[in-house]
Amino acid sequence: MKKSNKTHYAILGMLAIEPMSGYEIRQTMRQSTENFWAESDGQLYPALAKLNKQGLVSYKAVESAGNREKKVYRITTKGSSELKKWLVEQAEKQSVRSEFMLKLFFGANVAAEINFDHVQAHRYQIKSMLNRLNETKKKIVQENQDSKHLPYWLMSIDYGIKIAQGKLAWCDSAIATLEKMKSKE
Amino acid sequence: MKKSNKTHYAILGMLAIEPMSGYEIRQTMRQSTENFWAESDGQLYPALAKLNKQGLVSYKAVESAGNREKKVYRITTKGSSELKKWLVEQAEKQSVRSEFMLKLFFGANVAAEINFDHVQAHRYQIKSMLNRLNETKKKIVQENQDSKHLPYWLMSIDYGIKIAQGKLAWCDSAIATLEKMKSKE
DNA sequence: TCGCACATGTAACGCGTTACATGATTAC
DNA sequence: GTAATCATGTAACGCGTTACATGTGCGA
Repeated sequence: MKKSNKTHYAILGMLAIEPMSGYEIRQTMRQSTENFWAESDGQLYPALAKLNKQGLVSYKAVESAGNREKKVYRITTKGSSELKKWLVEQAEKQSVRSEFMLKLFFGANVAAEINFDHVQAHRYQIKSMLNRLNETKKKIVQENQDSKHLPYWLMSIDYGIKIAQGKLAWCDSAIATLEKMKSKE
Repeated sequence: MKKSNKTHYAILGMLAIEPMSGYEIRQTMRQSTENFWAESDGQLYPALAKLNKQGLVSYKAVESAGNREKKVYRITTKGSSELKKWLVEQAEKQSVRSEFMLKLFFGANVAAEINFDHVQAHRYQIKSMLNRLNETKKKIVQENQDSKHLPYWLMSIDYGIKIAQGKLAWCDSAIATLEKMKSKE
């Protein structure tokens, strides 16, 4: 397993929570890690097959709704130790790309109003993300009272909340600045 | 030009500031957009050649240190209108990936101390980034007093600062939480 | 003399998304 | 009847990084 490919670790981590099918892994990710980690079908299924071949996960085919086949994967001892090995290593920082910021950086090429509108739209997106995060937080506290995962899941949600709050504060001051620039044009 | 490929717009935006060579574009990016936008050699030079073929930029070969050839690119009228067309469109939000967060989400699989160390290392990184941003801010205020770009450049730096501050605040509370968990293990 | 800064470019590889293929059941 | 959900998987394509190739001049 190549160290650079984090998809495999994301999957192992999910299966360390509980055995799941590929489909369920994606559902779970959408409700939990979505804000800092997402995988697409085209990554997930081949990765599961590869992990199986390497003996890091195993599966049992079960029948599902409409006698469709469903493969419930389970992490193996070998997979678990591989996961832990990765968890103790320092994370590489990866570069982030924000098209929104890039446009603002070049903002002087167009009217202030254009940029004003962009920031307002951005603020709206952040705001709804913040609402979603607060909802999720309530839910996971209720549903995972005695789980060993709870403190870590809370921390990762709080991370998103703190960043969103910082962004919101920035939006407000940027909107004020652009408002003034607009009236001077 | 395909809309999905933002590299081309990043280059056009840079050349709208002033004519530059490929090498200078990278230098400039490293000092300015690095935190939200970076390009590598393997992207930059082919993109410049393509933009030239499409008539969005033009260049003049000049001699440089050690009679090495240097191509100074300039944005054309056509390129400028293409840039503006992109600037008025709403930015697509792109998914972010944070290996650090992914590890923390799965943190329950290892000792609290491991996660504690990760957060501390993370805090250190954020802190030094924040220092760098504050330095840069001072510098660009001094060097671009009368530039039409200044307000936008300030806004994009402040964005980075606000996020970094949010992250720092999170680090402090996470460190406190993990400290308690450590002592209970 | 060794390595760094300047300077442009190509090739190889892997990552990641999107669309496609298949198909049953359930809800509107 | 039409769309969504469950469910797995493949193929094609483009994005992005890394390493390589080439070469000069300058400073430690």
